[in-house]
Amino acid sequence: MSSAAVRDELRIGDVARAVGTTTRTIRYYEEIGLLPHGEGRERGAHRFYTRSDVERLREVMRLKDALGVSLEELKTLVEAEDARAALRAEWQAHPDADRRRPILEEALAHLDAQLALLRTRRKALELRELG
Amino acid sequence: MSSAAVRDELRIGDVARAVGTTTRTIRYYEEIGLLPHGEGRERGAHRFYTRSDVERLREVMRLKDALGVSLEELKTLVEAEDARAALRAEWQAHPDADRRRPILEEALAHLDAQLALLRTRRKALELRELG
DNA sequence: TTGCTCCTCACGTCACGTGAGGTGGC
DNA sequence: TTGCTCCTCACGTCACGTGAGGTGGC
Repeated sequence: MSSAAVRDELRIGDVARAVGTTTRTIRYYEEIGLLPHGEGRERGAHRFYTRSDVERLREVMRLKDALGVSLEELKTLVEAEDARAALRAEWQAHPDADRRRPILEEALAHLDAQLALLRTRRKALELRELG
Repeated sequence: MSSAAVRDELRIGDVARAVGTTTRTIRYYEEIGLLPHGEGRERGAHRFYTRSDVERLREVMRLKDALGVSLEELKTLVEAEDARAALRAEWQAHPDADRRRPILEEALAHLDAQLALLRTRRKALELRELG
């Protein structure tokens, strides 16, 4: 067993095979900012991934297929999702109502943005359905 | 009511709206030979369509979405389908077994080609599913 | 006549595919 | 050392989108 496998560090080819796509697609998603850039990787060095990276990519691709959304829209959707997760953590860390209120408001703003995008998308899908 | 409507001659915009696509897409499909070129249309003249053209386009788009196949593959699939329909008509016109045999053999060849493509396609879909 | 839809180039775009040429870890 | 997978350009491709500039039918 390789040391990479021991450290649960998958290589790009492993990830591609695991989610049923190509290495090019994964690099492209990283390039446009849909996947994280792998902080601190030296130029030319190999990319490494964890199992949770695989889960995340799988989820991203599932969303893409289900919604038929562009990668740019998908990106804003995923970013809003991440922002909400961060706010949720912050919320947990602050039991006092005064500090919770602004956190809640920001989270709701993200939700609104997501819902707006999804509503637009649903309308488009309904139009095709009726067509 | 327009004279075109009276003659059941739809214009490209009507067709696009009816099937939920754009005029550009319809022209593109014609360009690559996925839709017929409208025999005898003068250069620069308007394209006209019938309701059966709309049905055909709708079916083509349904197949494309369902199979997730490239337009080139879709084209061969549709062409084989048309060839089989023509052979079916020929079969009906010839009740004698001697003339029917070669017709049947040709039709089966088309079917084989279609099935081969669909099997390849299914394997690809299964791989994604397992991924 | 005014609008609208249509026409044909032709270049742009999105989401990757596909080599070329080279480096790095089992 | 040999293979395999990885890396970065960078150009190609597929399926259209998007003007530009012009013509044609209610």
